[in-house]
Amino acid sequence: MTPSSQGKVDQKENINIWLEQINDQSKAAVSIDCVIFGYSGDELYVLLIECNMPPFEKMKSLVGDLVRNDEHLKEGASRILAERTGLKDVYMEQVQAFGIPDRHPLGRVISVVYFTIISIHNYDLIDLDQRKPHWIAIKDIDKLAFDHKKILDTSLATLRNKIRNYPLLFNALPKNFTLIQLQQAYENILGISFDKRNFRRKLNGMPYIKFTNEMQQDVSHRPAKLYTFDFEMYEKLKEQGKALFQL
Amino acid sequence: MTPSSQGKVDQKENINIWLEQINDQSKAAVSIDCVIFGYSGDELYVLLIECNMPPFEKMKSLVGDLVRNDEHLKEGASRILAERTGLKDVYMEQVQAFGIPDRHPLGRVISVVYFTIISIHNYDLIDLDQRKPHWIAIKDIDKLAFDHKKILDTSLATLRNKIRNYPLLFNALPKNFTLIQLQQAYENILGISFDKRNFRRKLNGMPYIKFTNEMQQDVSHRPAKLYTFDFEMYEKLKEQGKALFQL
DNA sequence: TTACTATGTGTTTAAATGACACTAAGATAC
DNA sequence: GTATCTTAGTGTCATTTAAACACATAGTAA
Repeated sequence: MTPSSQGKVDQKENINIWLEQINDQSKAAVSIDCVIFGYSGDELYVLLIECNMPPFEKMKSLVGDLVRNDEHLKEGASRILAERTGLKDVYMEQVQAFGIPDRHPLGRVISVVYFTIISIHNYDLIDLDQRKPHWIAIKDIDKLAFDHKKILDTSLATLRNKIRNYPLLFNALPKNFTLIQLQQAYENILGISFDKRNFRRKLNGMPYIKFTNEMQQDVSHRPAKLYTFDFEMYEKLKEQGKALFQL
Repeated sequence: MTPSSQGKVDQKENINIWLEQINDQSKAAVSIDCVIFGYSGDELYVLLIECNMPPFEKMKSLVGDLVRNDEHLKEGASRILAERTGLKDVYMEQVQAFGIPDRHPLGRVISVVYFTIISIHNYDLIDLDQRKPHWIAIKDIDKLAFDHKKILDTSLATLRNKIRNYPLLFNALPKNFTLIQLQQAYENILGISFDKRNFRRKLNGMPYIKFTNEMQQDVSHRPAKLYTFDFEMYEKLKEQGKALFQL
């Protein structure tokens, strides 16, 4: 019997029902899964680990673990990512919670999913718990443990949506980048192509994308200009309602 | 000790750790909160109930309850909404999960939040469990029980974002509506105003917004044309990538 | 028939977008 | 040192979209 099917109950009784429920049937394990997209300069990857739980022993899974009782979900995501892969200081955003009842073989586990995108060159993976964290190209993934393929698909849609409206992708590029690197990153991740001149016209119109006065080095052709994204300036303009990033 | 701090463990041991954890410290109560926005024709409301849990006895809260062990989150949202308010057949979408550790006085409760917007005239509220469900104007809310004010604010941002990109708001209008009703709904909810002629030009350009051949009745002035939103046509065009709803 | 009230309509200007092809700068090979 | 190779970088025109703006219209009520 649930509190909501009780009819009129006095307050103390109601709380007792709550307490009983919280201690009993309505408790669920809560896990966090991190969908860490990695960009290499020409392809989109996602960070996976080996799954060691039947019946998924030979499959790969997202980076996840149970959340602790006393931690914020976002902090849990950071902790779990660090414990399993050595990645630190990675800013993640929540995608959503996934909770179909049979998604986990050991019982009900509700998963709260966080995602981000980083450059695979800026971070070293450390196998802290023998789960072999590694980057796998998105295009090579067709099955994952649990419902992680569905989680990945949803997160990828979220990623694609976000990078068109927020300057998220700059975290996945070198600090100084060329406009062609930037264009290709968008093209590779969105799966569409942009007109070079129109793309550059739009980006050059954004004051927070700044030429660094430096040029590409060690290339056997005309070196490209290096630009950088001024996050501070962007945030300031955005507060004033004067910066709308759109691609 | 968590699985991730174990170092090399064999598979069976690993699973035992998981089982132990799932049965012990890492279980949390999971609740669902429904943010049901209601539009009256001139103002935005949200559906609240009386909170009967200390220390929030005299405050109002969102419509929520604990999720059951065997139900999908979305189905749980529908069940809880129906049990507490009598509302049925209300399509909701997930906002996100909220999980700061001290958000609930009885211990850790992670809340998965769903939202929608409906017309307050299309539904009758039934007080099935003495929690007095009722509509409160958004502008009159400054405090709510638990962290529900924060949840409401986040959900309102999600609502405002969604209605500009998806035809969600038509669910909150009469089946047949005038363009002025539609424009005012957008203005009231977004808090901005649109130019009447530009707004109508844009809406008239959407083939799935159809004139019904009917006119407003019983008004003491020139009657307005009644339009309807053809969801079927919209979905069909959208599949073909040929319908982008944007306001 | 006059007044009242909310509905409905078009044009002009500016800004953003889309399409499109050649020159420029440096490295390398001869 | 000249020619060749490779990728970087640039401008214009046509089209579409957005913004600004004021008066005639259809019905009701006096």
